[in-house]
Amino acid sequence: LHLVRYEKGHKATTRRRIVGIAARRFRKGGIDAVGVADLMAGLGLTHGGFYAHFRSKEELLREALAVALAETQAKWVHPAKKGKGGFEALVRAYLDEAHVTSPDRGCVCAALAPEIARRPRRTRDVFEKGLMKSIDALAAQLGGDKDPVARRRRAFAVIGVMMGTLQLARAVADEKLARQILRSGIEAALTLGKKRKA
Amino acid sequence: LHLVRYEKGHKATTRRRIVGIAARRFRKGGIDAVGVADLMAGLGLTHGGFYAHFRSKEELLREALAVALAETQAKWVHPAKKGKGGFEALVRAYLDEAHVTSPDRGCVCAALAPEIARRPRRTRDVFEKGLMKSIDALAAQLGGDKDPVARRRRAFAVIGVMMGTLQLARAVADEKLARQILRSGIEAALTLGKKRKA
DNA sequence: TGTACATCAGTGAACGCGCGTTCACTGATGTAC
DNA sequence: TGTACATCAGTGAACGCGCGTTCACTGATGTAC
Repeated sequence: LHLVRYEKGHKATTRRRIVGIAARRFRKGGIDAVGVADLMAGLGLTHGGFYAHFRSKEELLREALAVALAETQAKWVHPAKKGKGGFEALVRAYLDEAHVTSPDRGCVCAALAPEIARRPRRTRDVFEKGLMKSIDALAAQLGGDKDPVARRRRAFAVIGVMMGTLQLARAVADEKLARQILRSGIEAALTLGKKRKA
Repeated sequence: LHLVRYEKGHKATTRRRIVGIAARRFRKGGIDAVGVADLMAGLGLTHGGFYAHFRSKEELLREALAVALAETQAKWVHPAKKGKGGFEALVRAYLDEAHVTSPDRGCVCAALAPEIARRPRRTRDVFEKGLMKSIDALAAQLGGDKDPVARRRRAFAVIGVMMGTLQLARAVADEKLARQILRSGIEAALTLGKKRKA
């Protein structure tokens, strides 16, 4: 009994496209830099239709965060190398120069963590949920102890160094220095990932 | 031959007060959240006078970053405990719950790094200069090797974990989880600070 | 001693602009009869 | 087969608002004579 002016699922597809482009642009320019009108124009649409898909920009942000975090999780569940070398491959991919210059496709923590910290509780809830899944994916790649609690603790430390290091490499003006910072971060992340005890 | 309507140095004092309040507000709400008019009103002044002190908001940002970084540097040159326990005291002070809830008085890297990364080159130059001073202050507190290059490398790793960890603790919605994250970060920072080799 | 003038930190109206959000609408389609 | 109507994704003008920046000004003071 429903009508279908566009093919079935068209609206849902548009919605997904909006979330997709938002997930990239938020990471690229920061949350405030992304305007609803600009975003819709990026898909060849006009801004008015936005509110047929989302109650507010904040709701879009929540969905974009969830999508971006799921991407990271997927990368960590399936790193470039399977098995034993997986963790090291993961670290090297994260602290790579390409990740410095392409935040829009990269880790949302490194791109937006301080901005997320200033968002309303509901948004931080969504972030937390996605983060925990990524943490568990990362913990699964860690060597050392079997204890899942200890693993998770180390996973937090690893993501901490990685995101902090990546942010410094991005913020600094000198590219040579940025590369040195990345190297320090790789060394540290591997130390923390492989270590059995503090 | 100069006139002095206000006492000598009055304008310089006003300028310093503007930089001071800006250094706190930028860290508290993010760079975009700080409006020139609001800022001046916070000092009992009106927005028009702002441009007698600074060419632009960006110039103010540069000065505010320099001031905030100098504060951090000072804390690290003189940690709560002198000598051997200095580094551990520094780490515990950084990854403290008070630092989670009071970003305006805290580390500018943890509060603003991703936003700084999107600023024009000149601003990132200022950040880099201040960061290097803080790094050297931190490196001076590290145990382990004598080689200053190796120390600096480890100092980058330590600031990386500390700022990344603090950001996660701030971004997460659950306070209990935030405390766990802080603990992971302390353990990791101490490991990296004390270790001699990766 | 008194008046005219110069200085200058700070004032506040005004500029153009983009923001998030609302809402009456358009126009292509499918259904009813 | 043709006409009237319902649906609904997307349109675009309009809303109030705050932004960074400019600029003619105010008013308290010191200097000149």
